[in-house]
Amino acid sequence: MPKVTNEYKEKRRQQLIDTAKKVFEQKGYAATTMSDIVAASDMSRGGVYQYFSSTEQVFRAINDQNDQNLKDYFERLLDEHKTAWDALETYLDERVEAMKNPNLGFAAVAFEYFVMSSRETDRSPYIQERLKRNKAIFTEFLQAGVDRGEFKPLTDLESIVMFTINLTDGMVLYKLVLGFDTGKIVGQNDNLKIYLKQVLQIQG
Amino acid sequence: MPKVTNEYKEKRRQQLIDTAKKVFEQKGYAATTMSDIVAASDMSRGGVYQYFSSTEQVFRAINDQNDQNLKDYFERLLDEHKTAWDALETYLDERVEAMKNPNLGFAAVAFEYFVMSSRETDRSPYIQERLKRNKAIFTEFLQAGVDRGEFKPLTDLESIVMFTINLTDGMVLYKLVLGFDTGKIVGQNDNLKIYLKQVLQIQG
DNA sequence: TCGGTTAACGACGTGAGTGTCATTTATTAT
DNA sequence: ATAATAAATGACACTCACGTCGTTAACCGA
Repeated sequence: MPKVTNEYKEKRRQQLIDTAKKVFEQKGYAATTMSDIVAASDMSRGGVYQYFSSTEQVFRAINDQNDQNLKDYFERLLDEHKTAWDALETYLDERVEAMKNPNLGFAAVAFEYFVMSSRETDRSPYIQERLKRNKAIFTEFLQAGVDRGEFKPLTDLESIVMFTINLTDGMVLYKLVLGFDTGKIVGQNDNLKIYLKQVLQIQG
Repeated sequence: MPKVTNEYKEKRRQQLIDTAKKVFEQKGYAATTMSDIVAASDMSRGGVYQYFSSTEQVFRAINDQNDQNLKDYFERLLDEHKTAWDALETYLDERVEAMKNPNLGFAAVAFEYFVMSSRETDRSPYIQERLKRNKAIFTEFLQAGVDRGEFKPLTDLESIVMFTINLTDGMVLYKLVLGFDTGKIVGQNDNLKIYLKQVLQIQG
């Protein structure tokens, strides 16, 4: 005889996730405490702890939701464009466009978590798992271009993928630290295109 | 009438810096406490606090020393090589070589600080100042190649510099999280060369 | 309407790290 | 030697965030 329905609990959990996401985005990962999340929520300390018992747990819940969205996004991109290169270029440009938003978004938070947790042995499996998944998503994307005969990569795809993720993640950081203009987000994006065109042997 | 000479104090300070550097490298920036540094040093809490009163202060002292070394290193590189491209390639390869060392070095710590502090308004000036300085050092390096007629950059130098620093910093992170092999350090380095050759229009 | 269940509450004990300060100890100048 | 100075000590009080748990009250089924 549950006091409330499962739907109710699920909804409450999702509300907490949404609230916490805002807090994380505003304060960053390390600076966010459970007390912050409690304060931002419409629940008490004990109430929140019934759903999540650490900031890390909350973070992972948010992050995993986001990753699911990324996969869908990439699949849609390929469907909606004539060439794989067009899709790729759109992805890069939309990324830059999103970065114009003064709100930094969760990418910066995820990046911070990534850096901060790199030495914690117990978090390492999660980080590696997640990176592997994201790598797979992006590799699939590029592989589609190779299969179509559009991309003729100069090196192994894996290195190209890592290079690109590395750089795009870094751009988030530069936006965070220096801002859009000083961080040379547009310039770096142009350079990324130069690199990708070269390494994938795109004409034009 | 000082109790000890200035040299003595300077030496003691340097000892603390050296000790703290090891602690930082082992534990990372965020995880290091003043108590850790005190424990690793041969001094008491109060003694250490006479020299540094926060981990951030210690960090900056270490970091500023390292930056000075970087400048000297770049100048030497240019002197010791026939072409600017040779010097650049040597820089990249030596970086990779250094990363083979299981000890991660202070670069990873600096990177962590960089990420963590990006939202703290009061640290922002220091971060920006430091990045500006490092940018200037690397820009000078590339500019030498341009002046010699070796490099014919496809975009503005600043974006190329940012792109490169972004990527090389990121490689440190990947080494940290995934290790040398899984992090595809060599592969990423090869791709960086492909990019640089293209964007600087190097033949061969 | 009522009893059983359990979500939600919030005060509290705990632990880790901080910065200070009265005291001790070592060094230098006379 | 001795006084004056200040470097070094380490115990202490303080803060902050954490996780718990006895209690309250809302909801559901009968």
